Amino acid sequence: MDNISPPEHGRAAGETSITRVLGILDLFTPETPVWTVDLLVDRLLLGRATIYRYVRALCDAGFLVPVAGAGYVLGPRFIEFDRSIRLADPLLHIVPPVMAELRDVVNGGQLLCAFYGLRVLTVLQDKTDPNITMSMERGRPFSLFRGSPSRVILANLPTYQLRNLALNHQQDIAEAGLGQNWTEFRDAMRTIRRNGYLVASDIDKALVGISAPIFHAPGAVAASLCLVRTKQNVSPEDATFLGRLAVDACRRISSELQAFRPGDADFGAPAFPISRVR
Amino acid sequence: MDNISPPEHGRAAGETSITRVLGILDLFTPETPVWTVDLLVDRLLLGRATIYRYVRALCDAGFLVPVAGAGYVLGPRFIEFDRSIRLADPLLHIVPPVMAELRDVVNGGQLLCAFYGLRVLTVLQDKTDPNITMSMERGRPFSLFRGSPSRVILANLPTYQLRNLALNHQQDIAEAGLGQNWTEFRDAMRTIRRNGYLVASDIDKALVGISAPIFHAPGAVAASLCLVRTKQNVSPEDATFLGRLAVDACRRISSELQAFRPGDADFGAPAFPISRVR
DNA sequence: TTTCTATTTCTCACATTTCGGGAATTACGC
DNA sequence: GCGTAATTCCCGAAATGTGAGAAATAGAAA
Repeated sequence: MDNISPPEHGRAAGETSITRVLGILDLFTPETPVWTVDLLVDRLLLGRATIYRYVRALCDAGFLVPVAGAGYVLGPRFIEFDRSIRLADPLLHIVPPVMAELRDVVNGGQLLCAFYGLRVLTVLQDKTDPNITMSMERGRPFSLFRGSPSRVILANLPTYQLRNLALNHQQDIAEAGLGQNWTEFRDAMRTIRRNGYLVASDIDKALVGISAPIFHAPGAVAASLCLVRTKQNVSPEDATFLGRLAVDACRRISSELQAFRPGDADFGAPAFPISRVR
Repeated sequence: MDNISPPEHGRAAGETSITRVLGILDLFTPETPVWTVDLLVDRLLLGRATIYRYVRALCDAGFLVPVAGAGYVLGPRFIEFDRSIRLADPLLHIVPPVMAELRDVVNGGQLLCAFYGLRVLTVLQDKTDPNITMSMERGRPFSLFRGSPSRVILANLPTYQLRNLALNHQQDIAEAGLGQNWTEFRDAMRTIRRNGYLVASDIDKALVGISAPIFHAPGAVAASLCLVRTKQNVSPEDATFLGRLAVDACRRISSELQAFRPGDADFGAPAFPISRVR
């Protein structure tokens, strides 16, 4: 998955020093949370002084922290920024009471997933059924093309964005079974959109997700609410029922969301209208 | 608090393009979560093309996201990195059950605060008393010199780190009432250390925090547990009782923490031994 | 405290990259 | 599909990043 070894020396195309510094952070994963300068030198094929400069900049910014034994780990700024995002996100004010209300009826789990360009992220979860593995906590990313929360967002994107996606991600779309060409894709999306909600089981095969879209403005998706149950607990009637439940909840959430932001788009207003894909 | 306007042109001392790019992120606060390129140009006094380059790099890395109306907001990578940190943090595996156990006895609130160099961060909270304003959720930073969770960590830092701090942060230490010079400071710290826990009320005057240190290795503080109650609910006897409770809980947490990591410091092991201050 | 080693920063010469104005292009929303 | 932004591209000038090695710290033990 990773490249075995980066290019000999010099820079890859489009690579700038900023790119490289930010790229360092990608190395810090749950599997390899600690990196020393020596490891970074070996990995990135850069001079030791340069690596020290980079690491220092990241430390000064709080994105890395030195630990005992000449190692570095991800720093506190990420935790702080996550909080900052949480504080500015109106969805996190609006949705929890709705989830609490649905909890007993759903009797499984619930996810709130936000749309972030090509990615969809779990942003909030609520669980009752202990059999449901919720490896789906805040911060878990999904492809825009996989899973019912993602797809129901995808289906509700504006047409020109769907067109862009069809052009730039034909491969992904085909692999996800969403159509071999623009017409098929568009029709598939329209079907989902018209149905109002989407039932799917393509991420965890043992679970069924029933998702409906949340809009921050008419025609502009911001997120989706996904009701989750184990497969054996969902009859076709249940699916329909939960679908309607989700759609209704999302309608309420959407209208609160739109009331939350004053009509004029002055900055300083909540920052959720994410609707650009590249 | 902010500088009214940055230096005319050119670069401030020690400022590098990397510093500046990372600095852009600092502008995205809960108060001003949306920035346009124009606003950034005005604020940073850089060419429009340059700002676009910077913003693009940050977007490509997922640290910013474009929103409708030519604005940018903090991106999904922060949420993902926070998750990554949570997954790698053994404290978040060990502490929740302990907090649950203490919940009814404490009958107030609990904070787990982690040591990050000059900063201390709330990393986990647990609340029962609805009268306690818990603006203290995950991600909230504290000064190393204020609040009982911070101070109890401070007091348990190795001597040479205390010395460094006394040299470089004399001002802060004096202002926090921790001593006018090295001797006073050292003695104050020793007193706290010997007592084992710390009772204080210097952040929220209506609350009392009772904190004890958590060690990832003998003599190496990693974090602190803080038991919180409203001031009127804490008699001197209560304080002593809660102090002992905290110390005992932290002893258990510390020993689990040390068992969690195998003796050898191979990398790939959990990444918590944060013990360097600058 | 003092000492000793490993880690980190500093110095400096060289050249590669960045910067910014303006033109060209692309994207969004009707 | 079109028109108005928003964004990227292009280019010369010049400043900044780079890396080897020296110097300075910081960390851990006596």
